[in-house]
Amino acid sequence: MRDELTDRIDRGLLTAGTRLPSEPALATELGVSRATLREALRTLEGEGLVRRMWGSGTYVAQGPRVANSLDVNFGVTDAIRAAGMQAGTEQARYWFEPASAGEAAQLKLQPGQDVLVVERVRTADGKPVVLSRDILPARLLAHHPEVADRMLQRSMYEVLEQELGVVIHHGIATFRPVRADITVARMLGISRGELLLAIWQVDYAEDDVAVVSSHEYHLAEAFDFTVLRRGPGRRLQ
Amino acid sequence: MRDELTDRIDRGLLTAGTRLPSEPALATELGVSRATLREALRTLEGEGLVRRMWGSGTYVAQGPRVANSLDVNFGVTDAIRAAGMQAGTEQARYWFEPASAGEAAQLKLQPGQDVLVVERVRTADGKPVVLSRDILPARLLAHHPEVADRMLQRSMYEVLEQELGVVIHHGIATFRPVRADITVARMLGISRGELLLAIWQVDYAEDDVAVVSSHEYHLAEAFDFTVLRRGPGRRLQ
DNA sequence: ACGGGGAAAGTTGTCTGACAAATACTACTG
DNA sequence: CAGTAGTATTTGTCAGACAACTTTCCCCGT
Repeated sequence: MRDELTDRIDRGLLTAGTRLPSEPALATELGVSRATLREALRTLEGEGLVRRMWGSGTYVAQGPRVANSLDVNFGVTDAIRAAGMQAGTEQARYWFEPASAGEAAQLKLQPGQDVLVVERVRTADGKPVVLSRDILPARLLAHHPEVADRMLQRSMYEVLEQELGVVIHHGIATFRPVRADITVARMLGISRGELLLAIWQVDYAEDDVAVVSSHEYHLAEAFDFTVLRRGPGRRLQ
Repeated sequence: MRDELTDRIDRGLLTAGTRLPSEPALATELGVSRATLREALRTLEGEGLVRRMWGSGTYVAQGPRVANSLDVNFGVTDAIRAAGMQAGTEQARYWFEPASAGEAAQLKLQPGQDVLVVERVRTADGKPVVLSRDILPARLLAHHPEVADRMLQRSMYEVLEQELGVVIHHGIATFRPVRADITVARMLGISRGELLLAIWQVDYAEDDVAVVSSHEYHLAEAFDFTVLRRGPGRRLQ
């Protein structure tokens, strides 16, 4: 039911500024009770899709529809495709190694426990744009060792969900500008000292268990990153 | 009522993983109906503060409590203070000028209409860390020309809200790594070519009217930026 | 003819009480 | 001791009603 609403908005059936039907009307139209509808509207409001005004009505927010937003946790592949380019992979390889102290802390492992490292150079229209290194506990694929191969080509999130049943719920990313060192520069085919954006991210499953720790180096010219920043106005939307 | 709940969580009365009282119990305790309580919980869930499980209960999320997150739209001053340093301002000045074509488009002005430009160098413990240039329509302070002076020292969001009654509801920020050009380098007291993070942001009032367009240049070493990325798991939290 | 005030209609916010669906716990049985 | 069925608990949904607020429109006075 909730999806029915978001669909209408996404499809442009409901354009920005449009007033939705009143709650009683919408509820009967969608075949749910008004209480249920209100909870759905509440979540939509939280996502910034609608805006509710007392005594007046509920309106489709003109608000920010940011493409390629860092708020939304999608992989590099999706970002490249969203920019209208062909996503590809080069120099993909993986190996197992004992977790370093830092990695162990991030993934809540004992230092020395094995982790799988997947290293890939992602290309947009054939040009290298991102170097990524994804690190996950080896125990995740203890009974499915062949899954690692599939991670080389397909989206990591996709493989995790479909093959291992692990759904990533959210991630926390930290980033800063860096210069390419010689190793990274060689892999991306650029010269040493070029501008990069380094993103270090930890992804968590629904139960707040850390699943993946990844390091990415993005060419500065390749993407613009966008973030929707809420506030500082009243927190209660 | 909603604030009562968030307060309890913030104060640590309810620590991560704690199970909240059942909905009927909580409703009577807080003196509201269950329907109202459920809507409040829905918003808390959207903010990631609680997690609800069918037939089991509602739990305080262990989830991400990110300090200094880009998700939350606070000013540079707050970011510096959050890092435990002393925030200051240098070389603050302002002037009026006709809007350029780009600025006019961002702020939905006619090209050539006057804008106020506020330029400041922000310091952390006395060291320059950010160069910011805030641009807003001159008409906003048509009847309060003296307000511009106050913007030089105090937080722009604060002045906008308290003196002009304009509440910023959200902003959209785009950023990329850049090298300092000679102008920026001089103002920040660094050498040309140093690493910076350029953030270009437009802030909107509650009615989606663009209010401020700002350009900021952050020293790469000064801050780490963090973002909470939702998904890619099921969108409905 | 025009402007202002007030009533009425419409909309969201809240409340009450109940039942359905899923989960957690317990006692019972093999 | 283990497995299972039943019971209690908890969240999800429903229906109908009233309160608070906004908008609209009509009527009245000027």
